[in-house]
Amino acid sequence: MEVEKQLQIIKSNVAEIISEEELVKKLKKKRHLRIKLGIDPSGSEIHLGFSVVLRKLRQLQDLGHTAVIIVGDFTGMIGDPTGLSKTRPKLSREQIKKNMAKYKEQILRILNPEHTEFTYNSEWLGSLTMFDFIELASKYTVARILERDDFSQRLKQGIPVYMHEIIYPLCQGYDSVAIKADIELGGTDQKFNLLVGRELMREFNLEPQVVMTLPILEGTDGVRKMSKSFGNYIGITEPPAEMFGKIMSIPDELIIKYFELTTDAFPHRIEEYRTALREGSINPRDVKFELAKTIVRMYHSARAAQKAADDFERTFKKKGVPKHIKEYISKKKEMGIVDLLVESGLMHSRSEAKRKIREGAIDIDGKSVKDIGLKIKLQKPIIIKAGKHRFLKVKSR
RNA sequence: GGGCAGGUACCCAAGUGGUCAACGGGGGCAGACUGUAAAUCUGCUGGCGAAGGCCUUCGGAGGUUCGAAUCCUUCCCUGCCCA
Repeated sequence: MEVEKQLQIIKSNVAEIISEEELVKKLKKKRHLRIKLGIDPSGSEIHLGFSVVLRKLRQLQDLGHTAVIIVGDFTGMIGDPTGLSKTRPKLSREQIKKNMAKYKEQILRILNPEHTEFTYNSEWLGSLTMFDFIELASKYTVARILERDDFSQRLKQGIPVYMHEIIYPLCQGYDSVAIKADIELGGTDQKFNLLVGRELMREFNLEPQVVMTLPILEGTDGVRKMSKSFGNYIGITEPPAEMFGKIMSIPDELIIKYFELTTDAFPHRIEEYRTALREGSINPRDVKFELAKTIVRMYHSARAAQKAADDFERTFKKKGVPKHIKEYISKKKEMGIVDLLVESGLMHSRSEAKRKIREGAIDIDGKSVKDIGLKIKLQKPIIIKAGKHRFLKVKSR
């Protein structure tokens, strides 16, 4: 494909490219570029926020380039301080190993396995000697590391910054040297780390990588970056109903951004939505509904998407009961409502169960439960609704 | 190594002998409302108990006291200043 055309595709939805001229130069060489993406093995679930970067990587693969995934097993033991106001917990080797197995499978749902290399950065970082390391450390100054917002802010606020955290950007940068990256991808919050890689490559007499940053996707709270630790994420392997509901809970203002960054919807379609929303000629709910269907279809199937949509309609619009709900089989034929709520796992403690009953949050077969002493007979299955969207079918055996 | 300031529930943070299961905010959950699990308003947010009430919790361990998150001793941890 012509360089111009490639560039146009590459640039779509990208936040920043440093630098475009260098990128063009690399593209003109007509070889398979090595696109680096570092992943942090602290989690085992990939969410839509991370899919933004992965999808861009996939796009590059489709243009003939090679994805080099660097599993930060070594740096994972340090914990990336980016965006954190405190030190991140370090990971054990076993944990990392376990996480990675699941991770890889999920990544390959988005990436093309044939053009994906997986490497672990312990391969080179683990064998550096103290001597090598000091050599590496001598290539960057303390002041430059401390320029970073996270660090300077923490220092200002008197929050601890540990030695190993300062070293993190260097390690990540060295990864680029080790694999001779042509391009490195990351979220805009990774810009600093990515630039360190550029600089280190130059120090090691390599052609510096092009840095390409992608917008950060806000999570379901609509404010903070989508992240597992904030609990505002939508995982790509979540069950259809769960996924659908979570997408419906994002604030209206994010609908278009989600469409652009996380879906394969056609650009002209997204433009139509954007215009309609701005003019108020369409109910945002309906656009969000489409968004939810699109995403569920991408990660599950068209059928699953339709089913999730139907269930959502039934549950929330018509306040009914979804078709497919979890079942719990009780050993007893009769028991108090409080015990049942705890035993079935709907509530964490008896106190909580009682609270929720008093709040009117518990329905049985559509009738609100008001009495905490209520005895439940399980001759036939009953349906418990806890709050707005948790349903459980209970029967005894 | 020395001096000073700190460590409170999921997070931030008030509380300096009893009225403290601990103000307030965030988050979470729930109710109302709605266009959706958006927005907004209201309530709840340690455990056990039907309830009176009881039990566990304020960095750890001891101690003083009728009684401690609050006082004392000691240990651990963090920040700042000095070396």
